Amino acid sequence: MVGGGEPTRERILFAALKLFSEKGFNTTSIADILKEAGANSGSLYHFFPTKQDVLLAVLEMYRDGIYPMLLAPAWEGVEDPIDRVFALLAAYRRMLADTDCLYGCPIGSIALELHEPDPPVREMLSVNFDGWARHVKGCLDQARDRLPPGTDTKRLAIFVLTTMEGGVMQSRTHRTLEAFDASIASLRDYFDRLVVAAVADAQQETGT
Amino acid sequence: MVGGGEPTRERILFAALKLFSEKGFNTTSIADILKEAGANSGSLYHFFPTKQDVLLAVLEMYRDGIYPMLLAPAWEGVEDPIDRVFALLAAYRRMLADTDCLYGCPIGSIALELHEPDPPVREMLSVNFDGWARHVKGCLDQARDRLPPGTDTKRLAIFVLTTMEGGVMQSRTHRTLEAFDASIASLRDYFDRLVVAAVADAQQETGT
DNA sequence: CTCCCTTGTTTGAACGCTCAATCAAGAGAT
DNA sequence: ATCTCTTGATTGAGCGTTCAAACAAGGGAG
Repeated sequence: MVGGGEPTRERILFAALKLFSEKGFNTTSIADILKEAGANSGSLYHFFPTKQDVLLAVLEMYRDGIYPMLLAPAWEGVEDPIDRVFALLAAYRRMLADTDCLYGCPIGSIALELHEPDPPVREMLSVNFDGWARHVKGCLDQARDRLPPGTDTKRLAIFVLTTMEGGVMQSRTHRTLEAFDASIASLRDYFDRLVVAAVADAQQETGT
Repeated sequence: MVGGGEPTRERILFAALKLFSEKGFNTTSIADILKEAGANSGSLYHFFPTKQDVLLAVLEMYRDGIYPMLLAPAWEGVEDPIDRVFALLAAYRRMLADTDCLYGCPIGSIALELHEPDPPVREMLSVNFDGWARHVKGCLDQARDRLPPGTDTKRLAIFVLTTMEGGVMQSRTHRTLEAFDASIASLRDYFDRLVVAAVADAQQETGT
């Protein structure tokens, strides 16, 4: 049960967010949400026309929460932009570790669960992925002078997201952090090589 | 049952494999499978005690089919072990492209759909991931002399799988190949840098 | 202060439908 | 005659959704 002080609509949304993350969308029944939120079906359908609209509202909430609830805490005390990228990945690692590799990224889970062409939901998932990648791209742009000249920071940001999602997927399946750690370590190695190459290029430009 | 078309059990398995890949496990009903396979519910339950056992059998079939149905065709005419890694990724790209980014890797889809602690199924998914990564590791081990000394090929193989799964996930969500291509391009760049570094190390060892 | 009417919210039983799973009966081959 | 496999109607639970009824709070009017 979620706290009873909050208005019903919010209680339902938080309950749904929690359950969708834990059990997925299809396997979470309306009854599950109602029990978790301490509400009745009529209340839910007073605020949301269908179950899908609950999902949409949850995704909106998640989109708006990326910065304040995820990035801000992960980046507290971390100034270096490249370190920030890996601090973000470390935050996901912590989530995995704290839940015995049960849940990693809710967006990823829901993304692969939706197979039907469900335009509004897919759109919302796209927006969530894009927001995440855009924040990472922001870091990379700040570190542009430490990356090889002409580095495609958008492409690299997508690659970071790819590494996170792929690593989470495998770690959840194996119920071990090994795959996630292996992926992040490889990504770190890649970044180290990019930074070294950038330095080498700079030296060459000014004449060794 | 001696001659004639495929036996019922196989028809059911192929139908289930197809539908699980297209629509996912939870959203595929027994009735869907029966219609696709042209069978009756009694027949299905004659061979498989529960729906979950159908899934397990499908995953077994998939595990056994990785080499003959995926790797062998992808590697035909490709001898270089590193090229083979990217030929495999190109095969997935083709699958995505041919289906308008609708389905990529069935294992990944099912892996994120299963949230409950479902030991036998998770075990089978683990085995599938491991088999895939082991084949990639085989390639990398063959190319060991072209990679930096001390390269952890298992870790790198996991990273390749991570890149594939993460890229597929995003491309399916955006219904665009961009994220997949961006991920593979980044991985390619990483490999190029590894190979260059290996050459540099070798030169240094023999004294430039 | 009291009465009525309105507006927004909550209640929980009920509905129609789909689902996974069952079962008794029968077909076909050996 | 036996064993394997098939048929398809049937079961009962659970699903998303609906609905009429109740409730709480407020604002004018008397």
